[in-house]
Amino acid sequence: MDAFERLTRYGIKPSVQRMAIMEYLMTHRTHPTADEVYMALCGSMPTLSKTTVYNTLKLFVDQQAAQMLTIDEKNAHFDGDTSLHSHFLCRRCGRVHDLPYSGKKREARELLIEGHAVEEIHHYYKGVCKECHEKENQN
Amino acid sequence: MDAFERLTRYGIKPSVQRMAIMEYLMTHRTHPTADEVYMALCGSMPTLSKTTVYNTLKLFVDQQAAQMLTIDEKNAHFDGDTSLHSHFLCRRCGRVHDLPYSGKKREARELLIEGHAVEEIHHYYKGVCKECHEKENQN
DNA sequence: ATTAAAAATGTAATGATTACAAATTTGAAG
DNA sequence: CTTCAAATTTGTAATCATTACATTTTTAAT
Repeated sequence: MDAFERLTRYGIKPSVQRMAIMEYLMTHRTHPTADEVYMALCGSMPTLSKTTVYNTLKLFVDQQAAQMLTIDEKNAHFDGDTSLHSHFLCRRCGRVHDLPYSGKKREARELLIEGHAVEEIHHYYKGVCKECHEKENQN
Repeated sequence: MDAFERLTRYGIKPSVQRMAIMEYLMTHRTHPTADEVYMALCGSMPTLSKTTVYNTLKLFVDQQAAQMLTIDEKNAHFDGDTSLHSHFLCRRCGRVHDLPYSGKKREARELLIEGHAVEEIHHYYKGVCKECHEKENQN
């Protein structure tokens, strides 16, 4: 599925900017920040505005075509993969890695937990990632 | 256990401000923001500085006497309860509620998940809380 | 009482995000 | 092909949580 199809499928009218941003999210599974998306695209789209990136990412999240991760207190990260999975934030390199969802599968389908209507599930883990750990212990 | 004992137990030298902030966290299980802590205390401690609140909360987190929740993209929330439990953020009222931890108990003791060294586990749920839901459907 | 270290304070800076108004683009209707 | 209104994009200025930093105050040992 390409970016165009993805947008229309989520009820988002495609535009050059929206296509580029969705395309970036689909091909870069790095959980970029809004700024990173902007920096990556402004070279090939010189007129792109940072406001547009923020607006567009917000639109994607509202339409559930992407999710916003609040794992990092510094800034929001965005994930084009909306399937149920977990995330790991490395304190050293700052990258966010995917992890399989390890909660009860039952819970993921529940609408109510202790009477509260659950609309989003975020499982975050923080520490030192494999790569950084190996790098530190190799000398 | 009182605030004084709690601080010393976590290797934090007690001071009037630290005691007051820890005392507040221990008696208010509302997951307050730094600003809420400041607002609650500045009445009885007129000289209290907001910087001190930020510094102190950061100290508590560093010493693991409290945890910082990144569940809300607007601002950080703080929890004096460092036991393993989950959190629910209500989109309507903005409050953060406690939920029991529902992940695998095994996972909570693991140091490594897929090779990454896990130091913190955060399970966040977002939606509409019981109280807000009832309020909306009662008319 | 002295004094150096630790802690607290106030102000100014930082930086991500948002508000807003102006400019541009789009797409339908004539 | 025009026209025009709505939707989208853009740039600038504001907002606001958090942090940096220099100064003042407190602490605790000598």
